[in-house]
Amino acid sequence: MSIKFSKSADRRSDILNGLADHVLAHGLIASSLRALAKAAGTSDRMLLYYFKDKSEIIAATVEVVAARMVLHMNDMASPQRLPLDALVRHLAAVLSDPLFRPYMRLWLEIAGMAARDDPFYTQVGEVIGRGFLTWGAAQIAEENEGQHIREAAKLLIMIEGIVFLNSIGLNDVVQTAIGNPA
Amino acid sequence: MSIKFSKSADRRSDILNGLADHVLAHGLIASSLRALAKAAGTSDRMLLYYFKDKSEIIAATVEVVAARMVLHMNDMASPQRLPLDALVRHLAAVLSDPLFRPYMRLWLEIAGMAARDDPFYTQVGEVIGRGFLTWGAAQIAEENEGQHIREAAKLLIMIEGIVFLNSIGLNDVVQTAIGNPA
DNA sequence: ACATTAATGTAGCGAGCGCTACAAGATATA
DNA sequence: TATATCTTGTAGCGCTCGCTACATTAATGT
Repeated sequence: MSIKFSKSADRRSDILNGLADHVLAHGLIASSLRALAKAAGTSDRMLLYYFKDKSEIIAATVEVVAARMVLHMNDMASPQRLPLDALVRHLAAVLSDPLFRPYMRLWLEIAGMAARDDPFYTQVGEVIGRGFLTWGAAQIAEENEGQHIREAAKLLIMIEGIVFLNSIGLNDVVQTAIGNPA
Repeated sequence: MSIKFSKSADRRSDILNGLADHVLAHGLIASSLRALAKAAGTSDRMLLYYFKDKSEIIAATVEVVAARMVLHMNDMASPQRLPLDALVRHLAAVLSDPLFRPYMRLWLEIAGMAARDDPFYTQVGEVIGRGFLTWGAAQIAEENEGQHIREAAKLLIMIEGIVFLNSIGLNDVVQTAIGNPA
């Protein structure tokens, strides 16, 4: 008569996966407790049973999303280190892949909330951003150490700029900038 | 008849200036009708008397903000055209000026809303972004035309990337990338 | 078997949201 | 002065929000 549910820790992580799906698909602004609960197949009441309050729900969900993205990024790392220009082109192509679009949209949404001085999102943004920086640095072919650090920083700037422009519909500008040299 | 019309037009533009102040200071998310009305020294009731609905209020306000920023940008244009690298450094410094921070925060907030497929903010973002592109192109010293277009696009990418990183607290990364060469 | 705790449903509170109905003062026009 | 129109205040509607109180059922330990 009763459906057999997983144990509570499993249940919680099942819920979190549903929350991550929803947030990736619909964004934070569409993530009321009631909407999240429905996406996770539970009730708002139960979300607040498993989590202290909404900010804890969002924090845990963003963590899950970030973990997923790390997996995807490792999947798509180029087999060998590339010079900066080639790497930018490679990453620009990858980030416009449908698989990554939801992450990029969420990423921009987080940055937007960090932009007004929301301390929570500022910190989330900084942690993820520095993760990108480290990951990117490992992809760049450059011997000189000082120059290597500088190029990693430039890479991050350009990647974030590309994400930004794509989100406001200026994909053509991105192509103009990084398309194959004439 | 035209007299009373222009009086109410003045009142409307007074209100719009107050709205622009508020939106720049506190962002769109803190801009409920009641909060906006208070900032403009009127009531929510009157806002909906002068404007059809909230989206019209926001559209008109963003227009005012954009017009103000154009003025500031013209003030701060460098006296002569610069090569790309120098221009990026110049603009990065200018955009972190306290005068421009509110614009950049709002700009990122708009991009964040465009990132989920909000058609209104996507269009606002595209118009403003292309304005930036044109403005930036006029600042770049580069003879070859094809190269000039490409450099303008690169400039826009880097500027938006810098705005992005600044907003999530990665100012140091920006400095690493564009600081004076060692 | 019984007691305890864990898990979940139901219902709703208080606040804020965009927006509107209604009436009344202010002003212009006849 | 009388009337019509422009402008504004008061009040509140219907909704969603995060969150909670209370009750009940399911599982577990003794």
